[in-house]
This record gives sequence, structure tokens and C-alpha cells, in this order.
Amino acid sequence: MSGIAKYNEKESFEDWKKTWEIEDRYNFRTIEKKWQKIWEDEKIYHVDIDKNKEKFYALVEFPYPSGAGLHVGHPRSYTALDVISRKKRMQGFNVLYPIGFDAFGLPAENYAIKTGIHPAVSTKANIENFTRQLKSIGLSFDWDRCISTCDPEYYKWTQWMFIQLFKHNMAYKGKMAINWCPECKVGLANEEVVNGCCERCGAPVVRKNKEQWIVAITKYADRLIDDLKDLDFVDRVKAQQINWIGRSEGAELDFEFGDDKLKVFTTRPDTAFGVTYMVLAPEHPFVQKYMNKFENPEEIKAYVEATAKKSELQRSISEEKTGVELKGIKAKNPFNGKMIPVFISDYVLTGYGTGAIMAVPAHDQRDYDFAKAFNLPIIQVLAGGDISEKAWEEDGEHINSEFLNGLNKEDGMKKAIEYAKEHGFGNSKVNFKLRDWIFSRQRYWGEPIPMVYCEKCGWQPLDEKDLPLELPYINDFLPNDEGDSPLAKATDWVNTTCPKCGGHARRETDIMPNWAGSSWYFLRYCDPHNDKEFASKESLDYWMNVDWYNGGMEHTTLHLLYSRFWHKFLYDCGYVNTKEPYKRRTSHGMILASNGEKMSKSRGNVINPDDIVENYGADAFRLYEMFIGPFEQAAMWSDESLMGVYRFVGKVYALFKKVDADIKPSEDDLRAMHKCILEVSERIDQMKFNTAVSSLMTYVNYMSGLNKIPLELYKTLLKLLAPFAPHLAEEMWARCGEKTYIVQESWPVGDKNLAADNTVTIAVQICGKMRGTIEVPMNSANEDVQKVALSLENVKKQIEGKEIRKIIVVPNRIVNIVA
RNA sequence: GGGGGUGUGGCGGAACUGGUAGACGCGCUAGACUCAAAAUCUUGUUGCCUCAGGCAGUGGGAGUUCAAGUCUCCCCACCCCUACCA
Repeated sequence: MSGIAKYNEKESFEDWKKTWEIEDRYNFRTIEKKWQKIWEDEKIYHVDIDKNKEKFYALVEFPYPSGAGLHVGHPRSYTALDVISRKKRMQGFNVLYPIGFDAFGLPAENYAIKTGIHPAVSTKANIENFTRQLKSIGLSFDWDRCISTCDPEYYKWTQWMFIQLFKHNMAYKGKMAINWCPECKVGLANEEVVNGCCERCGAPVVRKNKEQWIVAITKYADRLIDDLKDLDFVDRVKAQQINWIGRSEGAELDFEFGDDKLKVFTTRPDTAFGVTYMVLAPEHPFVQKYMNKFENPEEIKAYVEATAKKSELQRSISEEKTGVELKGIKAKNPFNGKMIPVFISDYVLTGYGTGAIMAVPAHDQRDYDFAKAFNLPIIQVLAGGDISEKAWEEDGEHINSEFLNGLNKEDGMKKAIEYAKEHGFGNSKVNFKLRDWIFSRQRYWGEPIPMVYCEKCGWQPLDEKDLPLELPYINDFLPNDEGDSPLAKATDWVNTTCPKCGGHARRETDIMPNWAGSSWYFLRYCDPHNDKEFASKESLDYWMNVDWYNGGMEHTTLHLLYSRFWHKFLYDCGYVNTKEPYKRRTSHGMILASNGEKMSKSRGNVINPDDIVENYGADAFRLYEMFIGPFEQAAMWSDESLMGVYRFVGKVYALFKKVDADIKPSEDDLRAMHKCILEVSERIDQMKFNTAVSSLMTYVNYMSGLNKIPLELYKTLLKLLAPFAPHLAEEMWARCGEKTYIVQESWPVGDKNLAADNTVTIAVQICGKMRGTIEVPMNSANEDVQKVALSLENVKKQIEGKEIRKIIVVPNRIVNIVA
């Protein structure tokens, strides 16, 4: 007798049928809780390595446990992969479907500043609440593998990995102008700056120079692009990553400037004969170096200062081109020896290329605008367009360009670079928009960076045996105006000894960004309790790669790129055996309020999953999340539509009354059943969950029309329904007298022959216009179909007196009579 | 400026490699049950007309085809991402 027997309230199908008179409505509240407890007690979703079975690793982005609780958007992704996981299990796969919490982050800390409640306390409470909510919707996670990034047993390995980055010269300390949020008093990565404002609080971001830990992600830029080729990611994710990395090929050229070579990056070295001036970013080192040689230092200094005060936003929205000429020193164009003026302007950015450009106003609109504002010459070097109006940015034959004249773009580029190489003033060069990853945060609630600074030995990593370096418990989380981390106040913790020489040293007081913990969490799921390694080789060999990873589009350029990079680094070090972490990446659309707006506390239009589960049940909630619309597109929440699937749950329950164990399914019954099996199977695989649910509805509607429902038909429905509505399916499965868990049953296999119709309705068209339909046996000969079509009264009437020129018959589809 | 996407009834949305446009659900209509309501079940539901039929119809306009929501070209509208990236 299987373990389930002790939970069965009734022995058999017949016993259950007798109870029907007493309860005629589905009591989802009791029944869902009952099965959730049984599944949990019996560890039905616990999974271990089983080399006799093929593995399947399904992954969803683990949530940040915010105080607001679960959003109805979370279950869209979680239910989708739950459906897929459940189907895969029924198909015999050994499925790993884990969950955890990305538990470090700013909101908990900001909340602490406001209320005095320590982040460790609020985070713990939030995780408990999230756990309760996730369990209430019956997701088949293996809870024994639940992890949290703020757990020292977890972040020990995040710290360990940082040390590996440091040891491989992938992490370095550098003084960089960083994005600084004056409101949060924290440095931000480019990715956290939205429209020049802080992603968290919305305050305008300014530039600030600070010593930062920086991770050299740009060393992987090429591979991050190239390796996308072999991955099954949706196209828009690939496009967005490629765009973000922003690879551009061109040349680096040296222009003489004072005693130096002024380096510029350009994608169009072939337009060098059109250069009429140059521009440096105001932060360019030459500006300070030559300050005492310029004729107008006061003017220059004033401009540099003004730029520094500007926020990213102000700098990017200014329509007018501003700048100051560096009077007294001119640059020499190496191609033609011409002396040209040099300016500083804030339209040239210090972070990209060399922070200096050669300006070709005839063929670049920004340079054109600047040249017009400062009355600079504009020399056309590409034929075409009217440069008295605007810059000509299209292609054209080279003119006014000496040895490049007559060449097209491609040949011009080649020849220009060749020339620069020969004369020793330049070479081809690839540049990326992607910058190195600024890894320091002047905050409290994050992983301490396991580094100490010794006057004698410089920056030293902690000895690995001293990990984890635990976050000290402090109560004052306010950073100061200089931007020193709150940890700087914990002097006992800061003062330590150097791991190398044993002398006095100070700990790093900055913490890691919240993207650190999420960069490798999928590896920890493989072996979450290992205290010797981040995961055993055996577990990684068995479970990796992630077969299917679903998440939001908003993580495409942040988390997804970081974790791919992180994984590649571990691969290069030999710690993981796959060069990419995820085989397949899909993306779900957002769930919006009924008016199409984003759900947010401030708008007061948030739907709480708890209310839905309480009032309609977990199964109805799950079904609705799947039925709401095309999975990859945004969808609007509608309480009315939710009623539709709620009724559907009731119908499935009510059908049981008509189920009969003694009758055999008819040919029509089997046809409806096999159609449904084929459709649901295919549509789950294609993530067309909305139409998968409608197939189930069609099948249920068919059964509603029967006086008696053969048991086999009903049991097949339950199996197909099990991934979507597992509680209902499990309950009715038991009532059918079954002594197994339906979630462990095998997935039905559809038969195309049994699903095929005997007859088809074929449309009859005359000159492409529908004039009627005929019913003929499936796969009838074309001549027979033609004959029937021509015998239609309406057809006769229409073609009377006309000559039939052609008749097109598409088997089982259409007859088109051209007259 | 660059990249990606969307446009179909009153609404959310279906439609495989071009082949009966509107599956499924919501809403609405009429009916059954009820003292009544809710719930449930049954019926109809793209619009228009001279209604056993016909005409129009998938953002707009051209085109290819026996046949276009689907393919090609040109417009329009909206959404998302990104942005002075040389």
C-alpha cells in the first residue's frame, strides 16, 4: 500500500459518488490546504541526484523579499515554470525546481533608517511572509534547497568568489568618477541610473570621484557577445545584451598636442580629412596638465567646474552645444599636417573611448551643431547630401581626401588604418559601451568585501579559512556626506591584522552591490548545504546547465549579463564545467492593473495574491495567471476574467457527478480526449499557456454535453489539468479511487490517428469569396470534393452563365471556383 | 537618435508552413430553476442591409496571389528598452 492510502477518506470511487448529495460545491479552502500539507509532509517535491533519470533544471528569478509581500507578477513566472516542471516530472524527468531569496538590498536598509527596525529583523520577517505566500499557491519547489543571499553560509561563497576575482586580477581598486546619488548617499552602477536619476529614489545623479572596487567585466565583452550565438534565448534578450555591450570597430589615432600624443577613438578614420577641430571631455587629464600653458585658464576652469556640478541628466538633456576653446595650443592632424583648434565640451564623455574626439562636422550631427555654434569650418569628405542644412551621415564616395578619394567606406577605412599604421600614429581598435563593473557600495545591508588594507602590504584578501567575514551588527545605518560606509563606524571590526605580515590593517568598509549574490545562486541550488565547497563537482556535473530560465526583461542587462560573466570567470578558473550558465532564457510580460497602469502602492491599485487565494483558491489563481494572455506580453488584471477560470474549476468538480466507471468511451469521446492531450502537451512546451487552458476548457465543455462521462476521459482530464491546478487534480484523482499521487503519474500520450476527424467541413469559395460549406469524408479525393461543391444550390446560382476557368482544391481545407 | 515590440468584435484574446477571421473566456441577450435575488444550467452574440441571401470587415494605403490578419512596399498610432557611445 502506498503512503497516500492513510490520507484517503474514502476507499473507492463508488464511496465518493455517494457523498455527492451532501456537498455539491467544491470546497477549495479545505482541500487545497489538505494537499499542501500532504505534499509537504511526504516531501513529494524533494529531489536528489538520480543518475538513472534524465535531469531537468528549471529556474525562476528568486525574489527580493520586500515588505510589500508577493506581487501578482511573481506567480506568473513561477506558475509557468511550475507547469513545465510538473509536466516534465510526469514525463519521467528528475526535475530540480528551486527557490530562494535575494535578501540583501537597499529597501531593507532604508526601511531601517526610517523605522529603526534592523534589516536582519525585517528581512527575516519578509522571508517568512514570502514563504507562506509561495506555499499557499502550491508551487512544486524543493523547499529543502531554499537559500538566502544574506545567510553567512551563503555569502561566505560570494566572498570567496570575490577573492578569486581579486587573485586573477579581475578585481582592482581604482579612483573613478562614479555615479553618486546625493539622496541615498551611495555610488551607483551605470545600470542603476535611470534617465540620469537614481533608480531607487529618483534623485538626480551627480559625478563623484571615489576609490572603488571595480570588476573587469569588459575583459569578457567579446565572449559575452559571441557566445550568445549558441544559446536559446529569445531574440529581444540577445539584441538587448548586444546593444548594451555596444561593440564598435574603428581605430585609435594619435594627434600631436603640446608634447603629447592626443589619442582619439573613431569608427570612421576614413573621414580624417574632414577633421576641423578636436574636443576633449572636461575631465580629460590634458586639461589640467596644460592649464598653465593656455591663454584662457580662468574660462577653462570655470567650464570644468560647471560641468562637474551638472548631473548626468542635466548633461544629457542640454540641447545647446557648449564648450571652451583651449587657446594657445593647437593639435596637428597626422593625415595632412593641418593645425586645428582644440576645445573642451561636455558632449564628449570621459568614460567612453579615450575621452577625446576628432570632430568631423560635415558627417556627424553633434559635431555639426558644435561647429555651427562656434563658427568652425565644415569640410565635406563624403559625396552626397546638402551639408549647408545638416550633417551627411549616410555613405558616399570620398572627396577632398587625397589618397582616399574615390574609395567607398569599407576600402577607405582599410586604407586609412593602413596609412596610420605605416606612419606609426594609429591602429585599428575595438571599443565597448560596457564599462567595468563598479563593485563598491557605501552601504550596510550587503556582503562585506573580504579585503583588508595594510600600510606595508597594500590590499590583501582574507585567508579563505576566515570566511565568512560576517556583517557586524550595528544600529546606525546612515552614511556620512563624504560617502563613507556605515561600517566605518564599527571601529572594533574595522581594525584588524594584515593576513600577510600580521601588522596593523584596516578592513574594507564598502559592501558588495546587490547583484553579487544573484550572480551565482543557481549553482548553490545544486548543493545548498555544502560547507566545503560552493557546490560539489558531482552535483554541478549532474544538474548544470540550467535547462530553462525564465525572468523579467528588466534583468536582461543587469543580472543576466553579470551572472553570465561571473559563470564564465568560474569556468575559466575550472570551478564549473560549462561556459554558459543557462541553455534557454524566456521572459514573461508584466501584470498591469486593469487600466493598463503599473501596479504600485502609490496608485493604490495593487492586487494582493493572498486575497485571490482566499476568495477563489490557489488553483483558480494559477489558472488565471496562465489564462490571462500571451505569456511574453504585458497583461491587464481583470477580476471578471478571473471569474471565468473560477467557474471552470467548479465545472471540473461538478463533472464528477456524471462520471461512470462502467461505460466505454465512444469514438467521438476518444477524439476529443486525444485532441486535448496533443494540444495541451504542445502548448505547454511552447509556453502558450493561455491556449493550453482554453483547450482544457473546450474538452470540459465537450464532457458537459455528455449524459455519462467514461472514467477514462475524466482521469485524462485530471492528468492534463494537474500541472495547472494540482490541488483539484489530486483531490479528484483520489475520488476516482486512485491510490497514487497524480503529480507522480505519467503524462498521457496523444494519438494523432484517434484525434483525427472522420469528416471535414470545407469552405467553398467562388473567386475567393465564401459561398457555402460542404461536409465530406476526411482526405476525400479532389474530384469528389469538386463534385459536391459544384452541386451546392448557392454555387449553381452564382456561377450560372459563367465559364469556370479554374478550380483549386486544397485537401481538407477549401475549394475555390474561379469563374 | 538607436534597438525591440504591438495594433483583430463591447472587452481580454484565438487563427498551424497564405486556405471557413473571431477558438476560449468576460460582458451582454433570452429562457429554466426561485416568492425574489445570487449561484447554476440552456440559448444567442463582428457590423450593416431590401435577412432561405447579400455587403463590409483584422490601424491606413498600395501590391503579389485563385486566395492575405498572415507575404512585399509606403504611411499612421501606441508601448518598452536605451541614449551626446564619436
